[in-house]
Amino acid sequence: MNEKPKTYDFKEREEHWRKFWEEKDVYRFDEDSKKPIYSVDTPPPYVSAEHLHTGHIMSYSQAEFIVRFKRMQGFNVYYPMGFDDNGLPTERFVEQKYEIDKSKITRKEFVELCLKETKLGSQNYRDLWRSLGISVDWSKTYSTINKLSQKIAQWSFLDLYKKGKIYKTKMPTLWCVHCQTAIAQADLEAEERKSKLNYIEVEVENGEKLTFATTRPELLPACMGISVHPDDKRYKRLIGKKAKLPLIGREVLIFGDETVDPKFGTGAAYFCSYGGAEDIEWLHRHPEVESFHILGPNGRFNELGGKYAGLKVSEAREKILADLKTSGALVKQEEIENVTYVHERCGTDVEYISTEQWFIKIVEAKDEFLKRGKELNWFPKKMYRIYEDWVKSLKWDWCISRQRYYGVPFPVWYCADCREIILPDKNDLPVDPTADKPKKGCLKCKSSKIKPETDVFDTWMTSSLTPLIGLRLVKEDLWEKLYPENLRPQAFEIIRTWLFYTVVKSYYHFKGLPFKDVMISGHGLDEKGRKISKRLGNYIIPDRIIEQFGADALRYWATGAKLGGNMRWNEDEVKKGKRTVTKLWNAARFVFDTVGSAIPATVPALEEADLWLLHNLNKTVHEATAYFEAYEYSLARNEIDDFFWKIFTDYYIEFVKHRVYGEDKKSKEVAAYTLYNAILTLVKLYAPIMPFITEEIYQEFFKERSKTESIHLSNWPETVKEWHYPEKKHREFQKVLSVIDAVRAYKTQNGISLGKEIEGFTTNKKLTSEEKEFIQKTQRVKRITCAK
RNA sequence: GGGCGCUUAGCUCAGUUGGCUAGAGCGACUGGUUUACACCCAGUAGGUCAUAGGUUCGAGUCCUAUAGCGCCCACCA
Repeated sequence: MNEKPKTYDFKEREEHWRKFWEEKDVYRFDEDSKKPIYSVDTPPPYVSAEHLHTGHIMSYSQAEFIVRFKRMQGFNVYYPMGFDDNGLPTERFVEQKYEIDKSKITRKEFVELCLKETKLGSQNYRDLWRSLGISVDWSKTYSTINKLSQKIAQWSFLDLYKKGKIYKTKMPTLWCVHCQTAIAQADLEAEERKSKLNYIEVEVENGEKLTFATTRPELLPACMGISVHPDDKRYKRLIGKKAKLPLIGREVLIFGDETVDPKFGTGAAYFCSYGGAEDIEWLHRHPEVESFHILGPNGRFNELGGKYAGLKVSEAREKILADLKTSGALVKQEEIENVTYVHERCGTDVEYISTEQWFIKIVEAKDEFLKRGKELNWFPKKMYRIYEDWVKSLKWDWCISRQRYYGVPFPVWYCADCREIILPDKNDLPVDPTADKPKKGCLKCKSSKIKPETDVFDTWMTSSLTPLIGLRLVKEDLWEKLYPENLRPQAFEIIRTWLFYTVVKSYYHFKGLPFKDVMISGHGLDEKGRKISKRLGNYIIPDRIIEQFGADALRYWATGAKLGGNMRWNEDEVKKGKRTVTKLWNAARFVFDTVGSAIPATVPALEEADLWLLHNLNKTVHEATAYFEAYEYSLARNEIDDFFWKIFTDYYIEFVKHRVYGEDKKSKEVAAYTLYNAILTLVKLYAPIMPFITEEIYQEFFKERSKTESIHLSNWPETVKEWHYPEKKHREFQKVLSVIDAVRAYKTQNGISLGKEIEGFTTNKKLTSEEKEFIQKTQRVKRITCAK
């Protein structure tokens, strides 16, 4: 036997096992295996270096507990890793980091910076996942900007275009004036704000005055008309008449419109191009109104804004309100709470600007998406509600074009002469239309004058294809087996984006589901229960924690919240994890130092205490397995902890010490059998949660008797028939335990060390002579007496 | 405005189909060098399970209202 180290140096040992797993390729997906496959659609994290915090640790660990469990259950686990690096999040990150002035940098230079940051960022993640012990197959990685992802995203575009699910049109769309791009409904965030409701008076052609109320007075120059409810007695007679706008002087018509709520404000509303969705709808209902737009893509009023041209929205608001006040048209202002939509990436107020964009039809198929969503297995179940609410509230088709640089380009050219759309052959993908030329010119007019589409895809256009991208990393005959995938783990905030869009794609491309089970994790919160955010600066740096307590300890913390629940940061829980690591190590060492060479190969005749222990072990295995199956890793951990701390170490190890150090060879052998199996099973049960210490113990003590290279490739424990202990006997043993507790309490309360032998102890429980003997030996009491 | 969730010991949280004399860890206090472990062990104190009703032989657990907190959703300009 080689000499065993006295203490477990987690820093040195964890690094040792990281290297070991890499060298032995323990987590490699075996493409030739006959075992059943378990595939995971791993969330590709956004690459931006400052972002890593304990929230990420929590959600990735939680998914990984399940993955490791499945691997030990005998599945051929496919667990790739992606990095989401294209799109706005990265652009914003780069802009901020380098304080970029977009007018002073070329598109090419900018993209190069993005690529550089992307590389740095993904390396950061990689390092963190590695130190955490995330068991992905690192030979199966992708990034959402790489060639493969571009190819699949562009293929998706072509396929959906062919199927009539994609269209291009000019219409008012959600627009971010800061990022200067169109965005999608899913990119919106609602913000409740206090603002002012402004009452503005106009002059009607018959000489009457009419007052309407608005929160967006700055759009006055773009007012297209005023509406009142057609049955509103106060205003009925004004319908069809003209009103003169203050400051502007232009005349607009007064309409009857049932959507106007007579109870809000004055019961009269003005409609502009565009203050919001209701304005757009209003204009749809009134095609006779010739609309024009005063807001440019940069968020400033254009020349149609008259004297307000060149002003930003907020500046114009102030100016116009001041002018209205001076002119007397602003008759009243009142405080109001309303909801404003901002772009979730930058917090800028969203505007509606009429531009030409590409869309995927999603509104028309809401019912289908609801049905598909219901077919998924949601863990926890209630998360389906978020999906359902979202799909039901869909109002706009998915705008997939972004007027940005760093993204997957549209595989589209236009004929400069006849404006026909020219698409590449799918075998030529990926293409960059700004650099590549279509093989043939325009098929319609034969012109060879070509203009490229310069927009790039919304980042979700690519991310929604991760199940497809993932399977392309393995050989082709496995593709069918990997789709749909078994598991999609993800956070709840991106149900409306990542999850929903993936379902959309899968349905439109294949009429199927992209995965079977969905595992939704909650938020990581700071120790005060607040969301972790840049603004609060309340990040906990995972590297520091791993350095200080070890990866196992940090992972242990991640078991603390039930699936889907938010979890506070709590360093005490990490410490508890570390204590568990130490305790496991010591318990294992005890077993092997004392009985390591005395373990019988077959099941011996078990004594009462052994049966009691093994029976409890059976129960623990049974329950922990069921919990893991149900994605309830936290309840599984509770079960395992209880068994380990309370039953195994606090009682059983104390029970067998006299046997282990005693002369009775037979009895020692039976104890050895029990201890060996208990430790081996425990270590396996803990393996998904704490892969390092369990590997250490496995390699140190069990490797010789086992053929598998790593504990993580060994079999998940099962219950053992021979360990069954009738419930009645189990109850009798509880009686013995209660006497033991009484002895312990007696000693403690009298300041006597538990190790010191006492002369006698009297109990009112009835005990057999074997039971008495057991208590006497294990608790160091010379004589137990039963009171009448 | 609609929906969902939470409210259990000083703190962080378990409590699965109603049976608990309500649990754990941390913290507090007391005692202890048990031939694994002081990163430990034993013990003590501490809760009318947010509030008010109801169903039931029995409710932390089910129902109804109320309050506080959190989240998701929502075009009332």
